[in-house]
Amino acid sequence: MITLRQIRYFIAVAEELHFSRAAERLHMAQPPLSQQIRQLEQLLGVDLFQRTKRRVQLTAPGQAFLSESRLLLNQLDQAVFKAQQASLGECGTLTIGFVSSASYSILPNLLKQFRRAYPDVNVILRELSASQQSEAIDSRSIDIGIARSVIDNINAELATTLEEPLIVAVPSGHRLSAAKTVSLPTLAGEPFILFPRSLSPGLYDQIISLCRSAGFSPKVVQEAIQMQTIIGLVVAEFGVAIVPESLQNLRRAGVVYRPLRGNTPRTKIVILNCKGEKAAVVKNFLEIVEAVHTDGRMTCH
Amino acid sequence: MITLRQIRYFIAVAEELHFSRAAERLHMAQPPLSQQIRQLEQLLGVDLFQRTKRRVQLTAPGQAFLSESRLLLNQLDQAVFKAQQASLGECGTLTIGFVSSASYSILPNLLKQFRRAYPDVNVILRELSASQQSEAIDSRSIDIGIARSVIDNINAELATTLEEPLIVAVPSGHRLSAAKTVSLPTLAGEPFILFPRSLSPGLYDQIISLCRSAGFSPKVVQEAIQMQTIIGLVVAEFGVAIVPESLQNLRRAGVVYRPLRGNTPRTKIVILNCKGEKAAVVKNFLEIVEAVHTDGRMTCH
DNA sequence: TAAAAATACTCCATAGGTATTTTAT
DNA sequence: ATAAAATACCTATGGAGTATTTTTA
Repeated sequence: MITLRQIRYFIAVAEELHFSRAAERLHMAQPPLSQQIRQLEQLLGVDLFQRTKRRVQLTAPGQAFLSESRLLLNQLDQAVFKAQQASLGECGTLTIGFVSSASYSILPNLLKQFRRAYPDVNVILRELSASQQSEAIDSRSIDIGIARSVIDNINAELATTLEEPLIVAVPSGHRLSAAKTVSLPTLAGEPFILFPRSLSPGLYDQIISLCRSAGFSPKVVQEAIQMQTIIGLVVAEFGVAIVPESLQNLRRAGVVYRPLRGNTPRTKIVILNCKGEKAAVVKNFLEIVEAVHTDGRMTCH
Repeated sequence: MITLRQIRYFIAVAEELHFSRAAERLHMAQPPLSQQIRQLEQLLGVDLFQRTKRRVQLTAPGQAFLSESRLLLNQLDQAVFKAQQASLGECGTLTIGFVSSASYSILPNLLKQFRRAYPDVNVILRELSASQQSEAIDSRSIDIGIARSVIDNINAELATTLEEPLIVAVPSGHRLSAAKTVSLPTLAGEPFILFPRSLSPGLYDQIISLCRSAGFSPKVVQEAIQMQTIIGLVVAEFGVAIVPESLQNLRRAGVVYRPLRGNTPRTKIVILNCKGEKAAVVKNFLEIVEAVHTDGRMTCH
């Protein structure tokens, strides 16, 4: 069986065209070098050198083998380099699942920062509900999840990255759009548009209990699974919606956003990843999350 | 130092994702396989496998290393293949020196046959005089020479490949062009165009002695180093020329070729190559020469 | 508890060293 | 006669085997 050592020895002899000098360069004695080359020639079934007239010369097959051997060593270096780069998280693939509301808040900035730091990582994005993300973490079909509910999954590790106030989205002509802020009790009797609870239990339950504590039960007239749809329904005057503050980034004619008055409840975005995960790409992404998080706080204060 | 064995072992484990099964496939025990993989991981400074939860999985760097390792083994196969192909003379380079007159006789057919048999060999052609070819053989700057003189060179090996009669080239309007054949004595007094003796002593001396034996000494009016030029001078009515029969392939208005009458002298084309040469490309070329030679004889009869 | 990988050790194949011979100039 | 490669022989590293322990589901 051919060995890399034989290849390295061969290249040395081919470059020196002198067994003794090549042996010196390889920090070894000449006889074992001759042996290894002979062995290589036998394995190939081909004479690589012409050992005549007091000088060593490459044969035609020797020349062919030399150039291919150089490519071989390059390929080896390449293999080592790629593995090490991957272990630093400098290349490879990162699959991220996210709830639609995240794409109006933290996701764009996160992706921007991550892409800047690790341009060679291939990022795959999948819009998934919180529960789908939980399953996807279990089956390893995503590396990172971005959701709003605190998911109960023994395989997952959670980290809160963004807290933001809830605000109200009302149609432009609505009576509440006149006020600068909205108090919760004034929403009693208003038709509400919500996520289906199954898709986002965290946010759903938070809004319901919020209304309860203000002394009423919200009248849910419509459910929608995408943030765009919810806002679309508000524009169509189906009702009002309580949404994360970052939804203001989704500007649209026919809808206005108003802060809630008083002790405003906050919603959290959580990042989940597989417990005990040690892939460097994931670690690197979590570091970026952390950096953006503290950075975001700083700019808030 | 990384070894090819470690690479092969790694691929087996990466494909089986099971050390014991991989060991079985490699016809070896499991412990040394584990050791070799560990060693490889240490050399790379990278974890290739995740040995947790009762099952072995590739890490991200492991995946990167796997695909690069496959390329590495491909490259090894390629190197072996190229060397063996070269040893069969199926690829590589063949440099041929030839005298200009050869390009009207045997050379085109030789090249055609050789190209057909060995399409991957890169043929380099150099027009050289016989003496230049002799030097080029010494310095190994050509592999094959094609000349008309029997060159005295201890480093070279000679083989005659083509004998052809000499004929006379005369201007179209010339008195001799009327006859179907030309007898040598009728050329006495005619102005002659010849190669310089220095470039082609074989042919030169042959023509001179031919005239002597016919009872006259040729009156050389012009020397020219290329066959085209000689014929051009005949067209320009500078004189007549005695040339190899194959020159008839160089048809041109203003010149006619006439056979010599009687016991026609013949000129030889010799192939020369470096004595003791054992490069397969050269051997293969000489085989083609031999084949074309015997073939040519057969078609003559 | 069972299955699989890691560890501990032993052995031997072979890479590499030293001394010498052969070969070619 | 000399320089360089090949040959002969010896040593020792390290790869592979057997037996055993550790680990996890």
